Amino acid sequence: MSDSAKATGIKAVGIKDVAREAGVSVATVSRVLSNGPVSDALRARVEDAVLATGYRPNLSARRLRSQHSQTIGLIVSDIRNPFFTAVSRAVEDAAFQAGMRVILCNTDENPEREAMYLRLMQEERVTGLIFAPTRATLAQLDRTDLDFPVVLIDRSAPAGRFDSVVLDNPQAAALLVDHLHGQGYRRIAGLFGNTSTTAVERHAGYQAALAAHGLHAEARFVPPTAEAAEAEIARWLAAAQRSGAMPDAVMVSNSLLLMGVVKATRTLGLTIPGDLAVTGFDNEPWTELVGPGLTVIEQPVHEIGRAAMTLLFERLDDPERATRKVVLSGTCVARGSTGGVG
Amino acid sequence: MSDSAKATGIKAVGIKDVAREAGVSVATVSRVLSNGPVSDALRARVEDAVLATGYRPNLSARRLRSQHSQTIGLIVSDIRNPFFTAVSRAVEDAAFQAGMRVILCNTDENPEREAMYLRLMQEERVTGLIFAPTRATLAQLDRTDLDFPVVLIDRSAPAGRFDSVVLDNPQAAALLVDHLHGQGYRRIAGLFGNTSTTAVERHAGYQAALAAHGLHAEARFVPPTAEAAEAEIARWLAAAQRSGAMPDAVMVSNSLLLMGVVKATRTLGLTIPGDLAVTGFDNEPWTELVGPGLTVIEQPVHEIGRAAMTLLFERLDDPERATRKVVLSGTCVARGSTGGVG
DNA sequence: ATGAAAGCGCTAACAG
DNA sequence: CTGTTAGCGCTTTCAT
Repeated sequence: MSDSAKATGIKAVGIKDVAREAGVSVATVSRVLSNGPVSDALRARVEDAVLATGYRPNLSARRLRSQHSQTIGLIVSDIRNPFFTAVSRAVEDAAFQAGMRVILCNTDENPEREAMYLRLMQEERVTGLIFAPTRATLAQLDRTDLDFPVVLIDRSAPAGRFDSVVLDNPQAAALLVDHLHGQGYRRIAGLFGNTSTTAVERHAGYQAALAAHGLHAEARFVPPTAEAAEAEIARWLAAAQRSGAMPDAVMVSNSLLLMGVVKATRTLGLTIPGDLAVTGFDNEPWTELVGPGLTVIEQPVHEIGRAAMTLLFERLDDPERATRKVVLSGTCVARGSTGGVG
Repeated sequence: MSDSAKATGIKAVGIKDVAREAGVSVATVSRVLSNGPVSDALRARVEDAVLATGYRPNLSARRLRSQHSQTIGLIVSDIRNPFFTAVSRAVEDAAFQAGMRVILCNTDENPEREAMYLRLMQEERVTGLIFAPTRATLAQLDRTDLDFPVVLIDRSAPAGRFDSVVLDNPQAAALLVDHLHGQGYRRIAGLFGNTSTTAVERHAGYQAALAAHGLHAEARFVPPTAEAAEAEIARWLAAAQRSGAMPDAVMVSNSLLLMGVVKATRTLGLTIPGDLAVTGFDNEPWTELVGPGLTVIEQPVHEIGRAAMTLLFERLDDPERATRKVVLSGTCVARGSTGGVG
């Protein structure tokens, strides 16, 4: 049927063709398609006609007419970041389950791309947006007005205009510091990314926890790449070794940096945790396999995605309700990389 | 403006409002929007009106009227699989660059979900589809007729009905076997996934290469999860140890299985490569950090994504041209996990 | 170069 | 329960 259609250039079948085939009105066909009130007899005839004609509804037409896109936007920095990979999977599962589609966009933390994708979201008339913005865009967002609700993830809102879901970063960082302290470590260095609010918060938690233990904080900030972390930590440790002020542990603010640090220990010939305890964020599968296993904070990635979707649906349900900020806790997965001093 | 619109419930601005504001016809506005032939004077007036009204085109309406969706579908098994993560990023970059949007779907290798998403693709009237199907769906695909071109990735086409881009899997597997052989290994076990054509091809290459070296192949097939691989390899090695027929190396058909194997060696207390050399596919960042570094095949992931998009565009350009199969080569990244016997 | 008018395929009143 | 009809917002002839 559609084979011959293709060959002969006959136009695609529409609801009209189905109606003719079934001997009913287009309205009846539409009702069958949307499970409206139709007698069993007609319903059966229509369903047969749908099969016979190979009819497929045209979603563009449906969206135009019904005025809702059944589409949610998801804007992240880079889908290759395992955190966003997992979140996006959760978002997509929840969306498809609710009969919605997802438009995924990667910004590379570039404000121009963020602006462009924000525009796209408007043109798509998305039902809602889940967004991990840069600090710059976050500020602008407050002055922009969008025609759809936005849920912020990973990055926290400045004011309270948007719903958001974030990890309790200070608490998570403190968890790591406390764990290290409990294992007997006292000279705890910190390495943090220099672009995100996330790193800022983790640094704050790190500092506070160290202070609580009466310990001295020694933190550095680097661009969020494994290479930068590797170079910085190598330089740092070499200098520390010479001055006899080696840290006995280092905590790192994300998994990219963590990889860099592990690489550096190899290059320098340091053993983990003998020469240096190592710990960081994100319980990716491979962290279990590296060295004696890496102690890390596990983020509830799937919950974060789900929570964002829930927040979005609740907001759609009641546009007037107060803004919410869902703060999820991380857990410390202790492994050999912080095995203890001595 | 749209703030008050929201508050007062005034409808969103459309092309008509812009036309009125600019004192021109809707056709002229449309032409300005699509860079059609319009006098500079009117063009300027329209552009001002667009800014003044805060107009955003409605893509659903545009798509309905113009009969092309500017949308490409991407159906993969799981975006969390690093291979697909990387490919999807490449596809999305190429798509957005061409002014197209991407619908990403995860099937979990479930034929029912594949069928459902294939249906969705039709309803979205996608311009084209990039698809990594299961064997089951691949077979069906030949009998289905779609209204859009399909480019297969990762999984190879049976007949020649679809364009496709794949890794040269037999060659890559042979590369690994040859490397192991060169390092002095002679009892080379193989562990393969049992769902994809990919694993079948890699198994074929493995077998052929072993035969060429006059060696005996001993392969097993497991569900594509780290857990299955871990359990199977543990059982296998335990039995082999008892019977005194331990392999001295094992090659694995994907990175998920590879993780399982590494875990098993830890549980069993085997050293890599002393007790067992280990090698597999996909040069993920962490493979460098595990044990003495894992020898792996590196796939040109970004090229695969780009090539798929190129194939798709060329097909759209000329629907009649002969089907193409782009076969990309992997490279062997040698590391300590295949350090050599003795 | 510009405008008037005819739909794209569908849903949603409104009648009956 | 069923059919008729009027658009959703836009692009695209076809005139001018």
